Amino acid sequence: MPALADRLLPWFAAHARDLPWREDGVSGWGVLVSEIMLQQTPVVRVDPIWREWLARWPRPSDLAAASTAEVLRAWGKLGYPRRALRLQAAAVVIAAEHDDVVPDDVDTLLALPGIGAYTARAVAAFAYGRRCPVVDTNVRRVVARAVHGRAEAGDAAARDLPDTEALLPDDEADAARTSAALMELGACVCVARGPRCADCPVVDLCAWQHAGRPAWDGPVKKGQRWAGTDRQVRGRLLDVLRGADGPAGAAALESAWLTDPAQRARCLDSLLVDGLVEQLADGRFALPGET
DNA sequence: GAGCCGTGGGA
DNA sequence: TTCCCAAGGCT
Repeated sequence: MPALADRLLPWFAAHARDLPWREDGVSGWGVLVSEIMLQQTPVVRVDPIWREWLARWPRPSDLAAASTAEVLRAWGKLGYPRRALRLQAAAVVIAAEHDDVVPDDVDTLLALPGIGAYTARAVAAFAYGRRCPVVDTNVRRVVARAVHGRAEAGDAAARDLPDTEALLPDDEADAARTSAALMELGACVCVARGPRCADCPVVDLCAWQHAGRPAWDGPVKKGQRWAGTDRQVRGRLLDVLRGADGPAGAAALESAWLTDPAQRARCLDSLLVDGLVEQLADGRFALPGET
């Protein structure tokens, strides 16, 4: 539907946020780092960390040469620190097999660790101007409302990709900008709670508006618990090691989670398995590669 | 494919 | 306070 893109492109040109990874001259590497950091993580928290990373590791080979401990400390409290490990692993492959240049085609990107269906297409579109549908939670919500007249997107479905592809204009550069505009609309206007329809550039084309903004009648998404979960305990343990000058003894780690010693031990073991922590010969624990 | 994997801000 | 959720990926 070119009609939607015809509205979105001028709106995006006028209202797009000034994000550092959107500036002219940002490399494919810069875009890839931003996309990994932005997975399940708000823009405001990514912004300063992204700047630090690109200044410190301007090429994939620079990150590839860093120690895991450095990488995890630089990741800070962005969350989901396994993303940092996978990003470094991707950098190793890019440096060794792709001449230190982030690939520009979806299939090659998909083969890299930590890069899935969303990120591969986001990099192809935003870094290289490719015409490929970029489907994230924002785009799925926009399509659910504007195209299908539903309040929420529900579970990901096989038709998400063709549904989104149908919205892209033929011109490659315009299509890439449309993908960015769809995401921006979902992030800033067509938001999950309290959509600002009065500010929407496609409100008169929106199927959800035409249907009278019906409430969501699909399955209710089950919320993930947090308090007392292994995720919380892992986060506490890693936070201790990030904040320590060097290796930490058992006592320091025990203090991170006193509620349930068995759970603490299990979580520490899982961190070792994941490669987020290593144990030294003397029994102490540290971020991997810490000297 | 359902569940797991961090963190913090806003309603 | 509690709950929701924010540019997902992996198993």
